[in-house]
Amino acid sequence: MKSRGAAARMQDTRSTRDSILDAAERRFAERGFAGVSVREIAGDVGLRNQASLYHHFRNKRALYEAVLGRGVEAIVGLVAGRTSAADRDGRQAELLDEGPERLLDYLIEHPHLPRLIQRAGIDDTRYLKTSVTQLLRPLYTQGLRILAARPVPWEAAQLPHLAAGLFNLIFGYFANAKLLEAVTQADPLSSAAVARQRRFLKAAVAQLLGNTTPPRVRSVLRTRGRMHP
Amino acid sequence: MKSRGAAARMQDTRSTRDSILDAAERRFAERGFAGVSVREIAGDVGLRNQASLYHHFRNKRALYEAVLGRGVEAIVGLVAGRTSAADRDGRQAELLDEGPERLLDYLIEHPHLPRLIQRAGIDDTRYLKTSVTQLLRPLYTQGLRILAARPVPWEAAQLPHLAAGLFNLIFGYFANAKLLEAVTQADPLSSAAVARQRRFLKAAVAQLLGNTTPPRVRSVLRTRGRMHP
Amino acid sequence: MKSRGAAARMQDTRSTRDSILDAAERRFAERGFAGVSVREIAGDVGLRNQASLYHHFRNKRALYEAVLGRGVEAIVGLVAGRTSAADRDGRQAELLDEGPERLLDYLIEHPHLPRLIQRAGIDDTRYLKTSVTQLLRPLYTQGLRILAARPVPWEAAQLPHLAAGLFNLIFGYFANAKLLEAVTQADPLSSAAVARQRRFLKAAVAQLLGNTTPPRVRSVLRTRGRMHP
Amino acid sequence: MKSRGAAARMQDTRSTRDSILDAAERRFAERGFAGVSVREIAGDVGLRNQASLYHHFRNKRALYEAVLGRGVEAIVGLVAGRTSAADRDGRQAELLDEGPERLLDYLIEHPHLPRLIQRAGIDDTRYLKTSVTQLLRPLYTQGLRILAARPVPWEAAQLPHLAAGLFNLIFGYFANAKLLEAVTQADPLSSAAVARQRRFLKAAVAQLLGNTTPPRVRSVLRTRGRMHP
DNA sequence: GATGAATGAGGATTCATTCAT
DNA sequence: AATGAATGAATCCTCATTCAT
Repeated sequence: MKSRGAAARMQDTRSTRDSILDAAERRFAERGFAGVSVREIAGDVGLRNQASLYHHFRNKRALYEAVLGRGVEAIVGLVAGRTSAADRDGRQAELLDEGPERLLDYLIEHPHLPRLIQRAGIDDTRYLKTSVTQLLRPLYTQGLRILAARPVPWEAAQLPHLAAGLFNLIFGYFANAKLLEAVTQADPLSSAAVARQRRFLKAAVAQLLGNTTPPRVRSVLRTRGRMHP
Repeated sequence: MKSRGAAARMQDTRSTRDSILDAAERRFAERGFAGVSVREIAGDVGLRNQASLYHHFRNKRALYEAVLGRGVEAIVGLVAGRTSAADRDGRQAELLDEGPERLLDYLIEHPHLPRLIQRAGIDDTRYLKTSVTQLLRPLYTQGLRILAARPVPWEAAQLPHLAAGLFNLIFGYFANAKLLEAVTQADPLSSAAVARQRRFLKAAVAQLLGNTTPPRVRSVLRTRGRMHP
Repeated sequence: MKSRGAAARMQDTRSTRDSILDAAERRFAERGFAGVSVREIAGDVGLRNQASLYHHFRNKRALYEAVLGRGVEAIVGLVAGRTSAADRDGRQAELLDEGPERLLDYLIEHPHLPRLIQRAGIDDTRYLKTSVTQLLRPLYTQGLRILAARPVPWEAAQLPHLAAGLFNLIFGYFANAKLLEAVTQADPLSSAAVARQRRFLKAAVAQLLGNTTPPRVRSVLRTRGRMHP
Repeated sequence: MKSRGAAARMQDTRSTRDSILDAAERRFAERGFAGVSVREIAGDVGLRNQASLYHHFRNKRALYEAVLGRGVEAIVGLVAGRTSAADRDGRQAELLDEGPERLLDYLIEHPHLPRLIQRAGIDDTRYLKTSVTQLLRPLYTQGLRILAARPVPWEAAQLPHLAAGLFNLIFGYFANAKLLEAVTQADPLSSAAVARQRRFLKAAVAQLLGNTTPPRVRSVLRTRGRMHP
């Protein structure tokens, strides 16, 4: 009687808490931290009262951080988990080919995430900065590590720029999807469009990483560059 | 009474109006439309009373649109004005080489702009959408036209993706500068970093456009691509 | 199941109930009825949930009244119980000498009480008034009876004023202890200070009651006074 | 046109601000800081909206402090101003006779003040403490100085206790007026009652200060007392 | 052109309380 | 006897905006 109840309660609790997280993720992605009211989120979940939400999250801010944390961790897991766990056998080559693929799969299924993260990156509220930074740093670190571990046609000093560029290339498409839609009059998240974007990204990333092109590109860049500060 | 000081007043007026625009640009870039209060902007400008601001702009939204308009038009001018006006002599080749250069120059001098625009693209307030779209569409149209007018190693159906990618690559760096700074512990807007980014962008754009790299890259891409949906 | 641990449970219950009363006494004394939240009291006691408190008291008001009742009854017992029970043998003389002494002993040990009562006297919430009055009336009645029963150098009509004065003199010191501390930079509840206050009070009360001074004072007052309303 | 308008505005402003202060004084005296809502005060003044109040006071707390400051300063002025300004000619003797008289006059006209101050003294919100202390300290200092400057039948170490006692005696009556009323079923602020209290206080203070009563009382006290700590 | 005052609507958060477990 | 969840009402305060001066 007790165990069952406890399970059921935990079940319920979890689902309410998660519903809140889901609703908040969508809302925060759409209109940002300041643009969303707690009342609205509570309403989305079916809570008749904002107060109920405070039973699960101490703050609007705490809720925001939970949302962001959940989202970023999933992505970090996708990128990082792979490197450390699965790839000790040196299959690093395909990593960067598969990585974006899987990442895309995930982003497509969680369309709010890129916007949420993009927003977090843009926002400059001292208030939000700390948590955002802490969450996103691993993502960057991991990305940089992967790049550093493989031969790319860029100088070391430019790897951060490359990492940022790849991030922008990959996340930007989804983050700006709404804008793209308004401007192109077509749905950038249609399966056709997504397929196109997938191929575009694959090719673009390949070019930037120089992994399809033999030494030539690299040498060209080297000839050109004394890109150090 | 009217003749005397009319110039001075207009002078004053103009400068007040512009001060407001400047302050608003910074604030809106930092924290978005919903995250900024009219009081705050008025305070930045030295107006002791929010009411004064309403003498210059009908309401908060009008101010936002003015800010966005001013910013976007400058950029559209940079990209589009050039093509139509100065370059009828067929110097299109250097256009795409110079374009980003000049754009970068401008963005560096107006660091809030990319964030402001990025935000505008992300935001999903039905309320703001109309104006944003109208402002940004020319930017996209112009960009697409330029791409379409020159031989790039991509299929026509992928040009929108390419355009979006270039946009993200260029604007993303500045839009996410604060995040980048927090995550890398280095200032992405230092002259050294900017110089690196400039070279990185140049090379990256060149690769994506296939124009600087000798036949090899292009052929590789061609071999690979049947990128149609 | 019921027999076993019934005592222990009752033990527990009692102690929980009393813990609540103790915590509430302190809190209500510090910040008043309106300034204290049920959550806070529950927290003090170690109850993780405010709801638990409602198992012991019907509501916040009932808790407040219980606290006040417990405190006032103790004091009433000190003042009144003595008169009715122990002193039928006419030892009234020492009563007023001993009374304050014992009262002081008690107040020193229950430092929150004077503040609590002072507050109750000051408060004007219609809501709280009834209970407060009912509790404090016996205290007043008893005090007045004692005064009336012995020869004091005041007219009958002024006995209420005298009673109030004595009350203020005695309770005021402890009620305002925190303020006194802040203002004098010294602890009014240190044993030295308390000892001084004890002597001060003894002398002051003696003067006001004229019990050390023979007829003279009284005649002086009489000469002076037509103090009747 | 400008001067008149400015005057009128200042007039209006002042009166609104003062109305708020008056209403707040009454409410805070009745139910304390925590027991009064900003809405209520705004309502009392005729402001249809709480927001208007925030135009005049930054905070509920700022309002509270303003109220308390105004009240305490008036009293400090009554007690202190007298000593420094008018009485250099050594009429200190009558000072302590007149002082209470005038103080009483004032307190009777401002019946909320004693309660307000009493409350401030009792309250233990760390939050409120600072301001309260700063305001009340001069009152205490001044009182103590006056006592120290004249011969009283108490040891130096007991002067603080005497000062506190006088304070409690004088302020307590008014502070506890409501309670007294409830308990005695008579109005302690009726002119008759006030007159009685005035005489009672005069006599009581005289006794405690030992100034009106001929040698006898004082000598008695001397005989009795070794009141040192 | 700028300001002080006012205001309705809404912001996040806390309140006391109830109910099922 | 204690807890987690929920809730309506109220809290203080900020919002954008208007109006008279």
